[in-house]
Amino acid sequence: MGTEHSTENMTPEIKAMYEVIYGIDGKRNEAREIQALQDTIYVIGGKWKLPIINSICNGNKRFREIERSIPGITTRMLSRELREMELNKLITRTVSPGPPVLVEYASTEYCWSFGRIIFEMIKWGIDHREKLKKEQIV
Amino acid sequence: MGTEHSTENMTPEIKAMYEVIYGIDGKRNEAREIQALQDTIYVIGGKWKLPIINSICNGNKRFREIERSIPGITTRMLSRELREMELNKLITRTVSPGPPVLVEYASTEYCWSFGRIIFEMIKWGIDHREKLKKEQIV
DNA sequence: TTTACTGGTATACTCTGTGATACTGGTTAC
DNA sequence: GTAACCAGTATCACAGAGTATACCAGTAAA
Repeated sequence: MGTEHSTENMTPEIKAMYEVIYGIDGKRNEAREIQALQDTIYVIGGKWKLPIINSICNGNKRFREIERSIPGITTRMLSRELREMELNKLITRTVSPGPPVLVEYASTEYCWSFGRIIFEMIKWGIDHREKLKKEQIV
Repeated sequence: MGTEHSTENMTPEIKAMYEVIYGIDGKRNEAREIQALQDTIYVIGGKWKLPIINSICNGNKRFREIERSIPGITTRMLSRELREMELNKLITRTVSPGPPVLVEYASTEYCWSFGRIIFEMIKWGIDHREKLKKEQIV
């Protein structure tokens, strides 16, 4: 094993994707890829960050609104994650002094950089369910 | 909030992506999207599954080979995850009776279905590092 | 003979992400 | 007046993800 990938077992589709990163003749670097992957997992790891990002990017602004849009999340987890994501500049939190006091969350540009990852994961999830459904019929 | 998304704050690029799922005039369904996202997170959640999939899909076959390719993983975690992934048909495990006994892991077709997700995450990680580097210079 | 490789297992431990439940202070609707 | 909404906080508790370290049987090279 070296640091270069074999491309023999890659589908043409996947092969074409990696040319985006490396160029057509660019050699892939396994160590760098694994590190990038681990970086990303570190940032968006856990059960809730991506669902929350998706919810806010889709226009949900209010705490309870976001909470209701994500099945299974508790107020505690949502509160914690929102605070952390605000620190990391993923979202903004705006309080308009009432009464009644209103809090609004909004996505930053940085937050949108996860759009493609989220999209691919949604797509995988939908395909996965359809696959299971078909297998049950057969 | 309804079940339909506002598309006003989507970039044209992201908008175009979702047409892949819904068709040009198809209405998006937030609940379904969140569920799909949570399904996917459930399957590939944790620190190690995606790095392992990536390693095997890149042609690493031997236990120690995979282990060395993933910084920070322990034999115990790798062993556990490999067993689970074999049960879930993500990989195959072939023992060729020696001596010496050789074990080879290989990716299944199902395993490759995560290719796009992994690619987008690698891309995000690389972009992220470059962004940090630039900010340090400035 | 010693070292180092292979493919793991065993044991013990930490730790934190996550869950369950309750509660607060204020506002608004019935 | 009481019920329900808002935006959370406080406490307690736990499973299980993940870590650390040692160890095993077998093979092979120096």
